[in-house]
Amino acid sequence: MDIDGTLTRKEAQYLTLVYRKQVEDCNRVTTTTVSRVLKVTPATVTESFQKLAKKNLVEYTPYYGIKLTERGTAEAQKLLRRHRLLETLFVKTMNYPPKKACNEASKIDYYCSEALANNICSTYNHPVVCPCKKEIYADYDCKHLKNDAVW
Amino acid sequence: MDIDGTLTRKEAQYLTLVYRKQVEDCNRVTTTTVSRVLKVTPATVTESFQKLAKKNLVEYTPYYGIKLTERGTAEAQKLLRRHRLLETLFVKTMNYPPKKACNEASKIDYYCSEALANNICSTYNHPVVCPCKKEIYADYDCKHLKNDAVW
DNA sequence: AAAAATATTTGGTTAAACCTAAATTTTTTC
DNA sequence: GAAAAAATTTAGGTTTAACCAAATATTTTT
Repeated sequence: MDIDGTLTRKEAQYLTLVYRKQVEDCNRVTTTTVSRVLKVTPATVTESFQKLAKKNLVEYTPYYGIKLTERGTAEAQKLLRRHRLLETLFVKTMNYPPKKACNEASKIDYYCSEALANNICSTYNHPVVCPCKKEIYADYDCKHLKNDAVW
Repeated sequence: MDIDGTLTRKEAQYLTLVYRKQVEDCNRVTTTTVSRVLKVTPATVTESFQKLAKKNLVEYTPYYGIKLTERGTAEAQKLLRRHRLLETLFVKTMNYPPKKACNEASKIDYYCSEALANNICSTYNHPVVCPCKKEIYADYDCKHLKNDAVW
């Protein structure tokens, strides 16, 4: 309905999965691949791709494939940034092993606000990688502007 | 359907609201009160009370009122414990003001695991109150047993 | 080019969370 | 204590998300 509306949790999950496979792992993203990872039928994946396309996050050509748009890429990076900053928080404050930190982060990353992510980021001096060494995408506002999210 | 099934996010919200009004504030909980706080119609509140009753979390007598069961009380305390431990984490690590910490915690508390709550609890030496001085309900396992959630 | 594999479309289901309007029960007021 | 007002519940919806199976369409392999 709303062309550029916000993402649901599942849509966010599909989007970041596509991003990681496509951009970080340089693999082709097929309907079947995604359906196996998320344990849903291929039909469900197709439906999800269509929804992401309607929101201008991917370009979707039936039978051919899916490609992230600029907005889709930015959105995925934002989501992964939040995830990886949460991992960082858990490791730094409570000595979580990276894998456990990742599991915990996965449960809440979608619900975590940008402001919280930025505050974690500032607190730990804008880390460039998460505990498992994956990139934490820089956020201009967080790095360069005064962080007044807290006060 | 499932009599003792898990809570949805909204159900958790209704339950903790009832708990706070009834147990912490010693107020009578009416359909209208809840409907005003959550900005839904009274009919929706009734429906929610019925669902909580089906899951044995409250005793619900139509037109008369609602009363938390032992299970309902325990469940509400668990949820509030998680919320307040998250608040604690944000204040201790990032110097959040309590009110902001509360807002952030509200977004994620339902999705946060028991294990994470326990780890925060252990890390900060089992605090008995949250930053806004509300009770953090004790958890026997967390306080007395060796905490092996991390390793 | 036929068969096999992959992907999409069609036409559903289920569950959560809400609503309005009508009916019921309780409470208030005269 | 009966009538009116207020509160609550019931009945009968809607919407949206997320899934599915079966049929159809397309692409790839043999």
